[in-house]
Amino acid sequence: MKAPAYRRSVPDARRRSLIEACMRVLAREGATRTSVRAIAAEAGVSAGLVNHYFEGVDALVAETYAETDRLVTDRLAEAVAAAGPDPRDRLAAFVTGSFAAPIANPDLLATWIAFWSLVSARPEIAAQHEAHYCAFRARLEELLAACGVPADRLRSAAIGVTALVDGLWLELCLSPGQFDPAEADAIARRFLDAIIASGG
Amino acid sequence: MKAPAYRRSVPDARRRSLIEACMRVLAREGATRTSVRAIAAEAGVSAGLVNHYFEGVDALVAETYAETDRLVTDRLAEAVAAAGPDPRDRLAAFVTGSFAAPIANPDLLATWIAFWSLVSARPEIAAQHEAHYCAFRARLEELLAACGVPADRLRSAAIGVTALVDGLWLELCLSPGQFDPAEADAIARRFLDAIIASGG
DNA sequence: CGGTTTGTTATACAATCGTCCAATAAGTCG
DNA sequence: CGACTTATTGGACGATTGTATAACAAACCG
Repeated sequence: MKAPAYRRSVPDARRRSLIEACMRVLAREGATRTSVRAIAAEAGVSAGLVNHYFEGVDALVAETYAETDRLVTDRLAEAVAAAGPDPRDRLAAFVTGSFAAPIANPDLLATWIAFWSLVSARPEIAAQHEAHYCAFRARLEELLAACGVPADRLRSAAIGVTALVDGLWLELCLSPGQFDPAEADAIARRFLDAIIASGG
Repeated sequence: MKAPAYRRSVPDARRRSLIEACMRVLAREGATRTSVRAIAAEAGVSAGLVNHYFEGVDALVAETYAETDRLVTDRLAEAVAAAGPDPRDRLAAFVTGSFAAPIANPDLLATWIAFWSLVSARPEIAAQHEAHYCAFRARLEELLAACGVPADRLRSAAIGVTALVDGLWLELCLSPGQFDPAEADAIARRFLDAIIASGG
């Protein structure tokens, strides 16, 4: 057996600590200055250990992206759940959550940039990105459908909302001074109103 | 005198050839594998020459971004000019042009990624990005104003359209298989219709 | 306890990084 | 032509990169 149940807990904790160290280094140093050694130092272990737990630095970045994505997904799900039963409230909570801390955070941008820079070269990472994109869009389609957007417009509506949210989020991270989360939220909500009004 | 007029033409050609080589390397190799040596080899010159014409590799990347931005801006201006006098046609041409080749091109994404990864660390590059963003938004505000969008809604409308176009463009580059430029165009146009209808 | 697997470190490695410098080629001007 | 500025090269520099490996420590099982 490679990993008995009673044993797996420790290595998994190590893996997680390395992923979290990777997040911190990406946030603090940026994508270009993030290296195996910097991550290992941040985690308080030797550099060789990274290659013992991951197939390489790219795999660690990919898993860090996946973990960050999981964090964002959970956070948005909580926001939707806390919004109550009204479909419009739930949809609004989803986009509002995308612009609030800790999701719209310049520190997180470095993780996305590090990941994006691997997409063109690595097919498996491109696949991972597509899976993330499709999942995000699917959740949005659910929320939109509950608001009465007809099925034949669901796809394009979800693509549009995703793009708008991503674009606002990106600019919020790149130039925090241009507009604030509240303004981004107001813009996105007006877009949602237009979609639902024209669709219903 | 440092650079007489009759002399400047040759070095400027060299500068441009290095910038174009930087574009090609970024497109072919990606942001992570782009180095001074790779760029110099692509341009057919020695590596040392890059530091003779630019203050460093970051400066070269910044100028490559500026050049690419100029290219995109010109292309969109041409598209708007070719659209004729009708304000709605001009606005539509602007967004349609953003999704057509050669602007929506995975090859160009590497240039943006390389540039974005410098934004957080280098204040002067953050300033360059803000200038680019403001210029894009200002052009959009002009086109929207001509379509009758009232002045007090101009800012948020332009921010929204910019975000939507950027988000669609980004996804078009990252996952070309998810939707095509025509679909992106249709989504963006419906957004424009909603803005103009509600605003006028 | 002894044998085996696993966690972990330290180090070595070859490659590549950006930058700098001395030397040479080429062009320009008095 | 001679003085001078610029263009360009090739090589060296130290730092850093990702990864592989050998050794040591620790945990586990029979």
